[in-house]
Amino acid sequence: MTGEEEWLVQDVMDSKREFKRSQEEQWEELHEMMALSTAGDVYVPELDVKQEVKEEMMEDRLPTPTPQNPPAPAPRHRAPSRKKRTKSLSPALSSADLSAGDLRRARCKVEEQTVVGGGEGGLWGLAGRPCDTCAVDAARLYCRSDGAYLCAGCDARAHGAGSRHARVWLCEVCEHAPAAVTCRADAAALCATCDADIHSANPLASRHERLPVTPFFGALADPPQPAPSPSSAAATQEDADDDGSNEAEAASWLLPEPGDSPEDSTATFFPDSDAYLDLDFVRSMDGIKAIGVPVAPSELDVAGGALFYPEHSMNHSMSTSEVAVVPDALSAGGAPAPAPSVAVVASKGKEREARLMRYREKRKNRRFQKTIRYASRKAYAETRPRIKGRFAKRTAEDDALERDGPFSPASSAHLASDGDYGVVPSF
DNA sequence: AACTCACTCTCAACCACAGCTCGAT
DNA sequence: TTATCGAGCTGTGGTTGAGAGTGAG
Repeated sequence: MTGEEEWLVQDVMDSKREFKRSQEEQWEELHEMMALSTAGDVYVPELDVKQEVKEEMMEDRLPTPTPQNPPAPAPRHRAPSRKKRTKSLSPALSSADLSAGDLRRARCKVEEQTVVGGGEGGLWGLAGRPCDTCAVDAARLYCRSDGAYLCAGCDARAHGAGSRHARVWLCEVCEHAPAAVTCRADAAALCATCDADIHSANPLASRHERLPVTPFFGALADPPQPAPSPSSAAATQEDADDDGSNEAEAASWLLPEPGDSPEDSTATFFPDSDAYLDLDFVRSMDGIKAIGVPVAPSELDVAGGALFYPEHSMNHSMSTSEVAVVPDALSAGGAPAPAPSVAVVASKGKEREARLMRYREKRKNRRFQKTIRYASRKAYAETRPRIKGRFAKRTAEDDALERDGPFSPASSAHLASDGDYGVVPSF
């Protein structure tokens, strides 16, 4: 095997592990999405279609995490005997399966999670910056000329159609800083800090194409939209006569197309296999129209106890920035609120907000590389004797073999005594 | 169209044990 | 309050084989 072949084999193996891990993580994320959906924070139309599946998963999902009822990790599934594998949607989780140790570890993890909210990311999930003028509504944009954060209403009063003040939208993730770049893949305008945080989270995210945000003038413009990249623009232009092999178009699918059929969206919740599962996940979330986030009172229609955005619906980006809120361009221009599936449910308390924040943090910090938490255990596992891949008891001969090497007298005697066994090199 | 068969692909389960956590003393 | 002990549990990787998937007949 040449060096190049070895490299290719290694690359395939790495990709396989990474893919497997990403699938596991996406199940976790799906569980959390389901939890948020049930809580009313996220509306997932596909889950209505797959009601049976949803119910099954909701039976399995973790209890609502609270300090008194922490989220317990999935117990190791140990069948009493080797059971035939079935394509289960998720490992069954129930409190009955949780050992005392599981609960102990869960407590530790809760404590870890409480630490995560600090630093720059601590802004995530918090209410947006208040308008500098009225101090009532949440600021939606930043006027560079005035150096002020303004809500839509105050901006409309301060900046008419002929205004020459350059304004930019606030970062859609932290809602505290002016957007510096727009990411096409995330369909979001991000401040420098969030951009750095999000797009350094994993190699896939780092490939997202970002462009400097362009300020707008005059009357209130449409909410931020991902700037069309030159490559994607070319792809769009060639769509009519292209057979789909265009590289630019291939790159452009990083952003889910809004016209994806519901069938596609549903299917992506249960993909058989896709090396770009993360993007499938993005696509699957295309139908999610809104989440509950702290919003300005003036934008809320509190009739009926539910809170709705009267003028504009909210799309949301689900790539690396997870549940970022992106105003829907289609409805921002004064068009009536679109799909009846749009549902915005306000957060009902700090507990839910905390869950949202944990979810966001988890997505933000996720890594697709296999992480070895205990290098010492890995070292032991690699040196441990095996029989058909399974760990075997370490014998005195094994110790001698490891201590003295394969050509020591002890190991030679051991090999000689095991006449039935040959030495099979492993690679 | 429905079924069978052969083949390939996928991945949960299995194993031992160092080291970690936590309650009891 | 601190230290020690022991029980219980986790995490680690290569291999296996049942079941899923697929294509041909």
